[in-house]
Amino acid sequence: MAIQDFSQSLPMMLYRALDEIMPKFRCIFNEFALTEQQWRILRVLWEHDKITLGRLSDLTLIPSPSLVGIVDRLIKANLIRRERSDTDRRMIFVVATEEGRNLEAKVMPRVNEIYKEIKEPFSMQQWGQLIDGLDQISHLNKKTVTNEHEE
Amino acid sequence: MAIQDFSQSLPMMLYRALDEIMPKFRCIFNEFALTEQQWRILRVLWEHDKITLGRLSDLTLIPSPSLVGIVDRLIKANLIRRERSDTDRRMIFVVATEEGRNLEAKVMPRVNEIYKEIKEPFSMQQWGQLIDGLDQISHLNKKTVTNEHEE
DNA sequence: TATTAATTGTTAATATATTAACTAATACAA
DNA sequence: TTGTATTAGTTAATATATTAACAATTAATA
Repeated sequence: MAIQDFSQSLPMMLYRALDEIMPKFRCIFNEFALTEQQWRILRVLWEHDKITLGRLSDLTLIPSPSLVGIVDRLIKANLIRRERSDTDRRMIFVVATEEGRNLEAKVMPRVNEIYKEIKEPFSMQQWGQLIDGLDQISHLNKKTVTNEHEE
Repeated sequence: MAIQDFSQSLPMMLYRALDEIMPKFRCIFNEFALTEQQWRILRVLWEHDKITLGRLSDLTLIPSPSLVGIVDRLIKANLIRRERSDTDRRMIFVVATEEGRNLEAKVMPRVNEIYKEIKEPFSMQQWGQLIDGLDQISHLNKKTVTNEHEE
């Protein structure tokens, strides 16, 4: 049980991994005048064509107070719009505009290249172990989950 | 090669892992009126009793423009101080005050508890694979490194 | 040695994170 | 039905991240 080296602590390892890979993605986002968070929201809207702010917050991991402003800016950019629910007037749905939907075909191929580039040096087994480990971390306070990762 | 699910993408897995574990730590930091970034700086200063801002930025992963303000606030809290280098007047050293050094004994035990709690459900092999995977990610554009992780 | 280039920090502008408090709408129970 | 609790979203205050531009200093070179 050696003295815990800060740079080898799990949080710093996670942050360092993100620091390594995210600039590659942000580079692409910037070409389309998107921030990383704006990208996340669009990315989710391409999979769910109507979603409440609460669920959007869960799926993007963007805290709801931040979401307010980010959504405002995406609306100003004409990429999404708000829609208040009729059945429960507390809820607000977010929907991608046509312009927002059109971005998918332009951005996703570029992003997928990066995914591939990152994954390439890993063996399939290594990658699976990494993903499983991360998944276990993010379910620490929940039940133990058996995670199948499809390729 | 299934359709890439956003929530299973590496970036989101990393963010989710951090979202799971960091609140546990921040809880402790708050008790000592520290932010996470302030904590990181102190943590590094406990391992290096004198360090330049540039190197501090590298070790804490805090971008230098952010570092300026964070260091200011730590100085105001009387936990660290600045010291301009005599040999190269561009460089600025940061040093922990006695009050700053004294925090280590109070905070570290609490933090180590959390580390232990996080690590506990993992087998030693699982943990090693996770750390190795993360290390490989954060060295993608560098040489391939063989990483020994001491326990 | 005078110029140019590189390094170290800083400032500025904008976007996002964190925490707490707050509003409006709905659910619920006495 | 009234009072209370809960839920969904927002606002506010402060701290940090991102990107670009900038100042001061030192290094490199013609």
